[in-house]
Amino acid sequence: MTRPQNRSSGGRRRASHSMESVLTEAVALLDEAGAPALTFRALAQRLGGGVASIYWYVASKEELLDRATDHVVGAVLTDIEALPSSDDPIDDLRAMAVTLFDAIVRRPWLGTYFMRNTDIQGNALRLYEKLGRQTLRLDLSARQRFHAVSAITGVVIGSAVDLGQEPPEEVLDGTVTHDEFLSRFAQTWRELDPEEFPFVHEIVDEFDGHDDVDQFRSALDLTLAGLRLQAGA
Amino acid sequence: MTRPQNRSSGGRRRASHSMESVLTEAVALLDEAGAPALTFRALAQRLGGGVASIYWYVASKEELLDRATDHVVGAVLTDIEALPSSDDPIDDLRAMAVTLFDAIVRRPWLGTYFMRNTDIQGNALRLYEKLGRQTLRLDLSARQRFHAVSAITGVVIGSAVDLGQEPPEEVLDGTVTHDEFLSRFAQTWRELDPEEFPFVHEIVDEFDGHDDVDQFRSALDLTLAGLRLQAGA
DNA sequence: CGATACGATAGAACAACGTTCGATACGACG
DNA sequence: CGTCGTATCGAACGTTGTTCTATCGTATCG
Repeated sequence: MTRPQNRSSGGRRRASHSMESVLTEAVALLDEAGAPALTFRALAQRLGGGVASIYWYVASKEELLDRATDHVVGAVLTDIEALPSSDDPIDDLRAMAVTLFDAIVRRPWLGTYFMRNTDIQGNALRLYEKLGRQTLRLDLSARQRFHAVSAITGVVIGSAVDLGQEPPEEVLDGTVTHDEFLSRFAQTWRELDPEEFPFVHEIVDEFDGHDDVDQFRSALDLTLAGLRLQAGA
Repeated sequence: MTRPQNRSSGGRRRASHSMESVLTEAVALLDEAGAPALTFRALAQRLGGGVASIYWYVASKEELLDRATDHVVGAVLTDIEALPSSDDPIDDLRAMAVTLFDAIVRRPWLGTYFMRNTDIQGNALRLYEKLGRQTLRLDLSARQRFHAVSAITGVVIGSAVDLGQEPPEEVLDGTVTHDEFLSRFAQTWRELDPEEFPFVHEIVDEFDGHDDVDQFRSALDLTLAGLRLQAGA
């Protein structure tokens, strides 16, 4: 019932894994073709072993997802810890949040699974702590600090779930680029009744070809501006 | 290939559905036991018909989810349209967002599926328009308006995905209440090293027994404060 | 009024998935 | 050499979304 550790080499016929290799290959599958590509059978084939072997390392798919997520969150955490510290905690918060969001942009599947089951995902908790420590530098109550970090992670996740959605296959096939798909979408909006949808018409040009990172940064800046106001700085 | 309509009554042996009844029962299943409870077989049994019959109304489970979601978003939209209008567009935005979030609190599964596939989900688009129209009353650029509405929906969704997660069965069984589960969670946090996790210790009492609606309102208020600042009002 | 076309239903089968079971190999230790 | 716990694997199970094919009911028409 104890946990396994690396072995230098495996036999000829039987495969020999390790927690590390399982997680690495799981992440590779997620990176290559998104969440639906991560199946126990695909993972077993990649590891050159049997399906049931994976169950010695994880008890369920949920745990596999949690561990894989925490695995890459660990790397994000390293990036965040390498960030230079400024004299403005809110600027530091912004830099951390942007770093986190960038990682999700590179790995869209992260958005869906990030920050579930904080008991297993130890790195998510460390990340939470890392964000929160900046709020300790601000003149806020404990409750305000708690809500501030919740708000920031909320903005990140809220912007990230948009990215997490599987593209509707015609863009995954490569027959249509992501921008073209957005433009088509914008076109259907343009054909709406301008009387009934004045706002949609007002912003359709902004939507067409918009950048997800810009969108996120704007949302984040609104929250951080509110926070700065609250901190009286 | 045309779409069906209600029929006054069905035969004795063969069941007779309607788009309305399919969506209503689908929502009922989602309400009663969450997303995993909505299966084609469970839905067919509830409708007193065969599994394949549902496919005459929807082409896939994804479309079923989209239509079911849009079905209830329609009701939310009605609530939002019934909201009194004030002379402060930001207050109106807040009221709308809170109304939307309340609906998600009552139906946690909404958080996960809300605002995907806006082409099918017509009511989501109308909701988007409804929010955006308030920004037309503010002194902002088109891009700022676009980002403002994205930020607000982002805050709603970011706070909502927390609720959308299936409770870990011991609370679903009723053996443990939601608050007890949170308190256990808080307890593990209290046992962390205070040197390594000063922030977690600072806010653990706020986390313990916290209210999701409070948390959301605080996040929303930060965003709206930032928006008010941006609008120079 | 019988034939026909189409709207609508349904059972059975299929492929894929997560998961479990039982058997079996490997290495360390007595 | 035998034994025990670690680690692996093929095969099977149950459930899921989906498709295939056949059928029923009803309105329409010659």
